[in-house]
Amino acid sequence: MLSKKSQYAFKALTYLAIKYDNGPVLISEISRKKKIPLKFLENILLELKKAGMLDSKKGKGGGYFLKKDPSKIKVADVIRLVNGPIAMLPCVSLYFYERCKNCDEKHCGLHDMMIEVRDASLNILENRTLADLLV
Amino acid sequence: MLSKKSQYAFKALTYLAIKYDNGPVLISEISRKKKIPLKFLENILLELKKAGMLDSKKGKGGGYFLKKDPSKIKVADVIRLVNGPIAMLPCVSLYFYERCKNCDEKHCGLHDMMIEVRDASLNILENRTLADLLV
DNA sequence: TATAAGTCTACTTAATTGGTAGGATAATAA
DNA sequence: TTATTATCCTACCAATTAAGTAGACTTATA
Repeated sequence: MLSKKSQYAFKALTYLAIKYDNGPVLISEISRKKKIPLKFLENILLELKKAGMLDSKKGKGGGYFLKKDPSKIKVADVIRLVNGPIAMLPCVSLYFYERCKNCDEKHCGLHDMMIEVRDASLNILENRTLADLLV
Repeated sequence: MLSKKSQYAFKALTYLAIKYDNGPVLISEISRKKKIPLKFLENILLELKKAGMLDSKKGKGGGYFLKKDPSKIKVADVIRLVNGPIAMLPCVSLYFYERCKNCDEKHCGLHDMMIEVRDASLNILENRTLADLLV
């Protein structure tokens, strides 16, 4: 399951996507409108900024804004950034791979099936962007 | 990601699937062969038994065994039992549903996408059994 | 009645989750 | 140049979950 942090991140990002080209948006505005605890949201946005997904401006007229067009920000990347691996096992993860101990990946039915599950999920998550989340 | 407990559960269950019709298998044998901490494995097997997936016999000649044919035990059920929800959000979970606060499911792009992801995963996990994991 | 097994309750320890506190820094405007 | 506005940063905290351990209890068999 996605953490609350991830859900907050998606709420904030879609809010920023709607406000794209409207200039910087205050953390406090996002917090208020999307009902996200202010200080927690600060941390999340800062993290998204450090990862290069957002940019910010300080002082009066400042705030946060998307660094790229919403249609260029993939859902899969947001999840990996805030939540971690998308795969159900480390041994089938593309970005967080770890081999399993006491288990030969070449002869593991679970491994093979989890690759299928991963690909089925990625087929969706890699091809959707923030823009697709704005219904 | 699946917990280690879930991974242990799958290892134990596939081991029992191979030994199906061979009579009860000792916890200690499973622990030794699959490199699972003995006391932890005890807890896991007991839980699987209480859920009706396994049965056991005490005393000499005792041990654990699958209650049903491996081809009748769905992977999705194992995951739900040991790991919890398969969906990425509570609001799209079939067996662990919780509605989201401050968010209208009827007008939520994330919600809609996560239903697609859930169904893509379930399409695999609901149609595979322990028997399919024995390569 | 001894032995071999699973059963049960409770504990421990470490990591993760979901926050909060408060000052530092930078940009803008008076 | 100073006050104000807003993000940045470090650190902390409580609750929960994950992962595993201890030890006594019960039941079945020989």
